[in-house]
Amino acid sequence: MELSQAKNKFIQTWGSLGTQWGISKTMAQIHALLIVSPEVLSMEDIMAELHISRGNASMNLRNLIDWGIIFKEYKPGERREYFSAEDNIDELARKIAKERSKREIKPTLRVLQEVSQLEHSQTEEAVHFKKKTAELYEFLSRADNMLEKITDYKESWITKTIMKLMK
Amino acid sequence: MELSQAKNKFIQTWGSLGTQWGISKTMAQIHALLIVSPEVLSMEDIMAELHISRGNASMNLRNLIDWGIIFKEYKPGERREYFSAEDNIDELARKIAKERSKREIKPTLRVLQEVSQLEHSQTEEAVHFKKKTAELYEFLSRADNMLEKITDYKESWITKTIMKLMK
DNA sequence: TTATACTTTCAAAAACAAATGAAACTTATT
DNA sequence: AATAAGTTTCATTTGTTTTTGAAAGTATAA
Repeated sequence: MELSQAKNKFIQTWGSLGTQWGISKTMAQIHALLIVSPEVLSMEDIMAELHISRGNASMNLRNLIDWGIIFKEYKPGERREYFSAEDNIDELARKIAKERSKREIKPTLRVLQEVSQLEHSQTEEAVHFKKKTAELYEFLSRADNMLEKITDYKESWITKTIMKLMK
Repeated sequence: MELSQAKNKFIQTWGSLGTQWGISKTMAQIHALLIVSPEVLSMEDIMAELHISRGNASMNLRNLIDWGIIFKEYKPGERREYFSAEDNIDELARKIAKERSKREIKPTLRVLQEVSQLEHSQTEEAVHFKKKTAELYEFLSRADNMLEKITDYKESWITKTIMKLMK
């Protein structure tokens, strides 16, 4: 296999992984492309490599920047904007985890909290409802917490200790 | 808030969480409904509660069964099938994690493994490509491993130890 | 201030994913 | 073996999300 094939395969795979996890294909593909690109790329470069339109490139680049996982760069004396990916993978994971927690987990936790508060529940159904939603709340908030700890202190002794325990 | 409202809110929220994580809305909603239902439900019940068609219900029920997170039950003397949800939440998480690993992470790992094997890489681009894909492989396989350990041995001393460390 | 190089926006189109519903199928009952 | 009760399938429709592309917007340089 040669580089261009391998590169393409990686980009496609990353795109479909993205899709399966609720991230648009193009967004994941642009990210993949920037990860394996040793040089910063312009919007034109990205459009050409992935065969996508200007608008599509622009929107997804902005989205990736909002997620904090790619960056705009300026070359001295040039008008054009260039883009590069976060190149520390632990840091990448940390940002993704943080963002998904903020956008998806936290709001769900608020709802679980709220609905599990249900008052005057006499019926069996209501009792069961409270119990289950409270359990989900407990579980999800613990998982969220754990993820936060793991990703926040990637280099701390706690993570190293865990890693050792898990060997 | 009364039960029916709370229930509805929970089902909607769970549905949209599903969507954001790449699971179809109806599939997540059926699951939510079964979780908070103290009694087993028939397909008719589910169709009525969620206002969905027979086909939709049938397909998503099968899907949930394939994931191993809901079960078919038979009432003695009745032809009709009933459904119930896995009611241990740790077990639920374990099954979801295992399934997503099998369907999405493992195949991605295989590709990363393969493309990072790229030979005769002289150019800077090829060297960089190998390095990055190898890093991603390392990271993803470690994360996958960790998740497996955590979910597999929910009750083991290792998990308890980690939990204590994380307090 | 005008031309130029580049980026962003957004309405419309295309692509994709999910849902419907009727027909086919299965299994049990008379 | 015919009827009934229930379930599954799948071609078609509906709905949602993504993408396009042209127009509007911005910033720089001449």
